[in-house]
Amino acid sequence: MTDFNEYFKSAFTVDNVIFGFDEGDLKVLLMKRGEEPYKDKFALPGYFVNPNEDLDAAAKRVLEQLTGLRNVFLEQVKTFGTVDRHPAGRVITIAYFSLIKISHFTLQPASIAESVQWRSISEVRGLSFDHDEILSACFDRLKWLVRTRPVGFELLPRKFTLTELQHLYEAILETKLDKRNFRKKILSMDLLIDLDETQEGVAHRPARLYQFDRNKYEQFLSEGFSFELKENKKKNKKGKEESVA
Amino acid sequence: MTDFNEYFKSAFTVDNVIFGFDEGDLKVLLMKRGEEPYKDKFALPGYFVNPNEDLDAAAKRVLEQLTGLRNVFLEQVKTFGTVDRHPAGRVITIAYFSLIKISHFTLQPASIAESVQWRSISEVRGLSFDHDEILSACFDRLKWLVRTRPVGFELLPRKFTLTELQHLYEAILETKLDKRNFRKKILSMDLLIDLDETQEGVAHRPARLYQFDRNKYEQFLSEGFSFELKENKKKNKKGKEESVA
DNA sequence: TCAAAAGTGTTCTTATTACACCCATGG
DNA sequence: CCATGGGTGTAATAAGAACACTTTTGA
Repeated sequence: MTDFNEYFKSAFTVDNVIFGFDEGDLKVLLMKRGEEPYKDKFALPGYFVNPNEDLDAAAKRVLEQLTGLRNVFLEQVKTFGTVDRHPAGRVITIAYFSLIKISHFTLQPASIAESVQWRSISEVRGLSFDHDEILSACFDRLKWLVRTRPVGFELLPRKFTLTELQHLYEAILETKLDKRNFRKKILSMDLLIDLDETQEGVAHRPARLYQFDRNKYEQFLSEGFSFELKENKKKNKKGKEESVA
Repeated sequence: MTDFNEYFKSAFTVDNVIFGFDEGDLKVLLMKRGEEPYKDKFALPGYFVNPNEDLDAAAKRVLEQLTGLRNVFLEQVKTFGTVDRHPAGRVITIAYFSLIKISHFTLQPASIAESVQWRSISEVRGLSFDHDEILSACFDRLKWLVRTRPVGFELLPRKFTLTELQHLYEAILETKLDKRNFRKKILSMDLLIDLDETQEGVAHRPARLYQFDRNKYEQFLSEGFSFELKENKKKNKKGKEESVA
């Protein structure tokens, strides 16, 4: 009979890609490591899962300890477990990503403020461990999710303008969108509440403010509605070579 | 300083949802457990990941030991890790799914043939551990994947008819499709090789045989082509109540 | 009065849907 | 000659893409 004890010598961690949106830019929260391995290099926030803790709970804990936020969008993405990914032994990590409103965010323990940074996703590279790969997997997932479910709103303040929403989509999808078509599409879904308010203190015509109507979305969902923004399709080629007489 | 040793007392397994397609029906390969816990109940094939083994390698190993097949479509889906999911201790499992051509499959060790079964996905329930939940997550992923990438062919013999392909999609998506529209769409992608052969020994007009053109697909991919079958959209409702004067 | 971003419709093109009959084969 | 599934096209509708000017505000 196999000695199962040999298998009970591993550990697992959760790593959390925390996305935020600010100044028209998609950002990720990173921590500078205080200890070896990878001391003084940046890494995704993460920690060991406690022996009596569910995976999702561990991811929530990591997020809350760092940001003070609860009830935040959080989803498991993928598990990374190559044999040599961690110098301390066999450690696999379950990657999560979360979406937070950067405006709601204040660093919790002032002591670590120094070592925590928002960084534009386009500038991040050279992270510790296999975190570049993890970030990339989570970003891919976000790209897919944002076209499939109305999660973009998690990254915006409660009240936002259509232009802000469009910029958010452009940042995530890394593409430009047509203003009129974007508005038409979003408004036709009938998921936004027009607050009948406008921006204040801007040096141009102030924009109307909207709010995501979560109740209506839940109701539409239950009626079989599916949120969908098309992928910008590059032309599917079409030329057929008939090879048979 | 934390005692990290406390964390190195866990184990992980891989579980593999192996899909096959036969007689117009989507099937899953299950094993009857020979030992406690859950003795004599059915479970997904899976096993502990060895200390020096990558996760993907473990999933491949489990698949190959059972089916003798290599170079098979295999993808990680999700990790399940509630604290009490395994009676032997803290064991999280990384779920994979694979797609195999059932016609290529012969059970490897005859000794275990008794305990291995293909079961229609619609009939499977009451699996060991949290395997019902795992199966359901993998099936959802397959539904998504089959509309997004040309993976259906992994489940069919090399040569197949368009009707077989349609039945496969219908089984996976759990819906009926229109014959003419389905054919038009599939053929317009120009990813099938018309073999200019027909079925033999059928008691009706024999159908043409086709083969998936993997090379062309790779080429199209690199040109930005994206495989896509639409979800059957239930009507998005549209009625707007204007709440503002 | 200028700069800056907000806001707004129409036309064209492409993709999706709905739908019914004749054909080829084996028994 | 009959039963069985194979194979085919068109018209209507819906969704997406392209595109430019006027409006409102603060400075």
